[in-house]
Amino acid sequence: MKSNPPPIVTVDAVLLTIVNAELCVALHQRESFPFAGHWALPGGYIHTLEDDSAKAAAARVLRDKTGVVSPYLEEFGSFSGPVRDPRGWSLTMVYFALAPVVSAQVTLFPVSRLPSLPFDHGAIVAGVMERVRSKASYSSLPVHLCPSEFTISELHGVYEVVLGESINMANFRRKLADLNLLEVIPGGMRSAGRSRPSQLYRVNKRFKDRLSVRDRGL
Amino acid sequence: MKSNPPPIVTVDAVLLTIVNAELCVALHQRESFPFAGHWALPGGYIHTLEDDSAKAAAARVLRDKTGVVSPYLEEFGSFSGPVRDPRGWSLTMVYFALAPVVSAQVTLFPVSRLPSLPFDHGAIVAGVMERVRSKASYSSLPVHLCPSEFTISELHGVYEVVLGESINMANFRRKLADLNLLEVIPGGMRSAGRSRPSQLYRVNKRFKDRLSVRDRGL
DNA sequence: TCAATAGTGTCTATAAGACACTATGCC
DNA sequence: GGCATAGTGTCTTATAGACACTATTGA
Repeated sequence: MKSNPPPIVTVDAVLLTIVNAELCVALHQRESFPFAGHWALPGGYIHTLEDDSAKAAAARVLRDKTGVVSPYLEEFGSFSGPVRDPRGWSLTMVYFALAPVVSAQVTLFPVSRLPSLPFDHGAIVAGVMERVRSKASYSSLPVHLCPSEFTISELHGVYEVVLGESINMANFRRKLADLNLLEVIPGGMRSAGRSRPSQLYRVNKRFKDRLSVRDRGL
Repeated sequence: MKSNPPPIVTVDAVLLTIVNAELCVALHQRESFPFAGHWALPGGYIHTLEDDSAKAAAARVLRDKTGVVSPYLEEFGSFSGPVRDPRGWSLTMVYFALAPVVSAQVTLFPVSRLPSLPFDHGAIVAGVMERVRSKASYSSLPVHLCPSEFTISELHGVYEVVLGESINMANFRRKLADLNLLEVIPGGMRSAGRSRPSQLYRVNKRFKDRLSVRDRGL
């Protein structure tokens, strides 16, 4: 009986952010075989001498290839099989990240107009999008796309972009209030244009950490 | 710079079934290092010459070590790190399986009274239980714990065991009816004891396949 | 006929959505 | 003042839960 060659194991990261009212994903130009020169998800091998976990490996890859440090990072799932990578049987652990504006060294593409991607990265992005949209409809996940201080209207806009549909503002505010997710920044107001300035908020410290799957959320 | 040794990659399966109104998990007595002789989750290496995916590897392991073929199988997530396995930096992909009664070659332990498990298998089982209970509260996942023909009362009992709380039967029936999940087996009735016999049902063919995360479910 | 479980009808509490309204700052 | 956006109050509708009820069989 032939012995099984070990699988190739990698991590890939889908970093999402909002630019001009569009969800965008960070892509990286591959430097080496296979698909050198092609735009692809930032990814790489696990460094067993440095990384404490696959998730830590994804965070490192994201930091090294995009300059983004410690965004919200969540495991999406695995993609594996004999043919997805020309090098052989491979398994990649996919993580998705949400961040507000992103460092200048990142190249962002709107998810609705992505170039064709190597490996199964197209399917990976599609899967992550479905997951993020799904979670947005019942959790407070999208707050991670906002900077540390933001207005309700901005958060409202983020939800609308992620969900791709308009949300009634009155109901949005009510649910948000029920959640106890946000806290007022005392005296923090943002004036935009010639209209009424709006209150600035930040995420409640208690919630900052435990924004998890289980939260009822918005 | 030292080169990174590759991670050890395995799959593990958490097979759940119900025995005597208790959720039970299948354990397997390890044959080799590490923890030879200990009860642990059935698991093993990916066979890159045979397996089409990590999930297929989990299905194969389950078949070989417990005799259970093609149960409901879903990816749970990864567990990884430098210390969870004495052999070195390791990553395991965990899958959970739901099945009705199980082949005789399986040893089942009630989840509430598990022996102490090697590696991080205790945490893995705990995580899977949380996920299964959570999904049971909003999806039709638990139908996979029923045999192909079952009564509403039996399904009701399964939900109660999984959720660990009593469920109002009238509301349960109503939600089930709204779902359109089940279909009557014409003429199929089950008489138990001296009381009114109950109608047998099976899962609607259209639903059989696409019982997925996204179903509103019960 | 009665014990026991199957199955139904209906009221109530809560949450989601629609929508009309008021408030306030800047030009 | 009046335009534009911030923010509120309240009615309607869908859904979840509670609970009392009827139905049908075997002993």
